[in-house]
Amino acid sequence: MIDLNRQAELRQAIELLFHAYRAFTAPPDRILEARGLGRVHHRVLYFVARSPGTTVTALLGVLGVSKQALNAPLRQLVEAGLVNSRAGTQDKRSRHLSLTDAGAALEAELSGTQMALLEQVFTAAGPGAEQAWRALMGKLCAPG
Amino acid sequence: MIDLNRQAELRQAIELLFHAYRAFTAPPDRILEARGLGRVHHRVLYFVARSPGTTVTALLGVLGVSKQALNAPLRQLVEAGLVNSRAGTQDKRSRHLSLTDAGAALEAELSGTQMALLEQVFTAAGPGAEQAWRALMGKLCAPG
DNA sequence: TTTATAGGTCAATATTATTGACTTACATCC
DNA sequence: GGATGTAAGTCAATAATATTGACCTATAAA
Repeated sequence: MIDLNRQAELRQAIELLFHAYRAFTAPPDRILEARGLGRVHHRVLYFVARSPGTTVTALLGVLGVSKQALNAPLRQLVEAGLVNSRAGTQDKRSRHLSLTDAGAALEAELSGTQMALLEQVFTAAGPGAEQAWRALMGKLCAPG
Repeated sequence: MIDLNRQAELRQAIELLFHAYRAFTAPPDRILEARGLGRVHHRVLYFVARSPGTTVTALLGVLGVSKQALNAPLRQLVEAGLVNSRAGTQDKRSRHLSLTDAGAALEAELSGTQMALLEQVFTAAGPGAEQAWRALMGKLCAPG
């Protein structure tokens, strides 16, 4: 009896997480789609923003895709003037990736919608709830 | 200055949500992959479990895919003995979907890993934190 | 100078989705 | 009862996106 109730609560929590994540990813997806960009482009923008000067090989490792799969989206981003690809000074074989101003602006827009959403929700919930939420999500990442 | 700090906190929250969601979906993905099943199969199992007797058309609406895209995965699930597809008694054109015992067992296994993870995390965090988490995730689904 | 590495490309293939056109079976309406 | 509509399923063509494998250039390092 009690267990079934708890099970129902946990199922609700599953749905909550699913829908919250969808609501969270929908705004960036819409912005990207309007530019003809997809998830791969987003991930590239994201990682290059957080690791300016990173190389193509490093990006391949982080994204876990093949060189051929990365090539097309990355070229599109460079051609669209969103990402800089400069040969290295020490090792001229490597290409160092960074965001252009336009790329940084787009990345800020994408992250910005998500930060605004979180800020709104955190503000409504109060600082204690935010702390509890962070602790819980952290445990979810590294349970045990 | 203060704003930049807050921005960094919100960026952390973005990463937290991303990684928590990945940790949350990884175990079912592994179980499904071992059976040669993908996300579509999972979603079918999920919705059929929650709406036993639902029809193909209803499922198409919920999943938001084309009839042709659903056909192959659904047929695989039926052939694998995980989903029942019975003609309706009132309207014999329609097929009513439900899980077989094996299908229900698999669905329980998939949901079970997620419920166990949530229960573990909720228990560690305490009931107050769980309540705060639920409220916050609910607001994320329907902000405003 | 040989060998290894970073990046890039071409080709073939696989998966998974799409739309459109069509068929079968059945229901419903007049 | 006959026209029309609907549920399900299928065939074909197409598109997007991924894969592996082979190969190339340029450059670095042993």
